[in-house]
Amino acid sequence: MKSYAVDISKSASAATIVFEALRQAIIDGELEDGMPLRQDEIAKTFNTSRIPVREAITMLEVQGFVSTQRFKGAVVAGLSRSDASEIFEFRALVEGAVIERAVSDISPEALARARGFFEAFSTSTDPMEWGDLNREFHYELYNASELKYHLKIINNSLDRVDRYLRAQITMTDGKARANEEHAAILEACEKGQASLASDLTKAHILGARDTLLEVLK
Amino acid sequence: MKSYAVDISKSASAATIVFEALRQAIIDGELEDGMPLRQDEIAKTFNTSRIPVREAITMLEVQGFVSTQRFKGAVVAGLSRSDASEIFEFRALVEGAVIERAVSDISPEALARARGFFEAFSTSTDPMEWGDLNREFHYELYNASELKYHLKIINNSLDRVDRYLRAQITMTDGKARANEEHAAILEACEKGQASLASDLTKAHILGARDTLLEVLK
DNA sequence: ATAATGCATATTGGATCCAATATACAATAT
DNA sequence: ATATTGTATATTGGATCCAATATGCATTAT
Repeated sequence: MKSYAVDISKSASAATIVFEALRQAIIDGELEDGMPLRQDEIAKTFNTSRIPVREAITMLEVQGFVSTQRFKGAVVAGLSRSDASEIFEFRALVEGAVIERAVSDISPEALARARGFFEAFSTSTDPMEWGDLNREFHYELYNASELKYHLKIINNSLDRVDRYLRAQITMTDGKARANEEHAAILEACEKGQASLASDLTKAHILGARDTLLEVLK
Repeated sequence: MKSYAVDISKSASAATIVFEALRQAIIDGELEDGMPLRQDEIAKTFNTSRIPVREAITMLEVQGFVSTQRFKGAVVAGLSRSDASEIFEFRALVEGAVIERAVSDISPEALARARGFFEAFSTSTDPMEWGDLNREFHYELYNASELKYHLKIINNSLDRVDRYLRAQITMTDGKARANEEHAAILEACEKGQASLASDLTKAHILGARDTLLEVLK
């Protein structure tokens, strides 16, 4: 394969471009809960026809980001407190299991990258960055597990609660606390203490859920 | 709402009808791994146009049942042994957690229904029924947990390995063993022994994985 | 005044049409 | 003979068009 080659069959279709843009907009909270997604309007925004828009919406629907009613269209799907709480519990379960498996296989390079995200998180002053850095920190550790299916599902559940997660970090003393907990998790990983890393990760996630529920009350 | 009423907006669209039929065909193994899904051909089969077919295929893609390449189309996505193994581990993790939570809330009626499925499974001589009865048995127990998100994900991961699960039950002495294990799980649930039910469920799933990997080798 | 009806408009679901790409195969050059 | 080019066909992606349904508003009956 030449260096300048580009595989056209792997380039993004209009549908996936629209899908990813809408998903990001929902994750970021730019599109509020219950807001209807008008196919025509979105099509004009992306300078395309309604067909790719409809495919994007069906993708969002399957992943739970929007809910649609026949002939009425799609609206951004909100998460009730109890729904969000359940997803946090799910994350604690799965992420705890994944990091336990990953610890023995995290390369020094990955640990260094994780430390980089950790430090960037701790020194960042931009609340909009926090969510991403938090996510990259954790993901860098999980990724060594090579549990592709688990990772995909973790990513999806993170997407679903991303707004709440960011809200939790931003409000209260979430960031300071997350920082301490990240330090402890990272240290456990560096020392190869798998079950400790798992327990700390679970506590980290469940703690976030608790303060979140507290704040939202 | 009148008794004869029917909510048209809740009736199924062509896309979802096609989606569910194709998904079932893939789950049942009627469509073999790698088999291409021709939009035109499917459209004719369902007496509709390609548009709903394409939406159905994008739904299948999001859930991992098919993989598509731009301009080349979709093929039924196979599962490698290691992929299947990972999904069984995932199921053990999640189903174990869910039943542990469910046990205290399983109503006597649900226990009776579960016992019904258990007995139907144990006396059934039709291998095609086994998969469904197995699933309904487990699901009846999990359902008391009211962990909607967990249940949805369990269903999806079950769908993904359904073929392998059936193969495992059918081959070797899978059915006799499943039957014994079901009896133990049911008994633990009836006695309210949550952590025992969880351990038995995990062992049930991981055991199935082990014999499956053995057979496929 | 209020509720039911009818009509106009907006929006979605699906069908058809066109463009872009893939694929198979024939023709050609070396 | 083999590799390359060109061409015809099949298939997908996207655009446009039409039908079905929803929605808002005016009209009308009581």
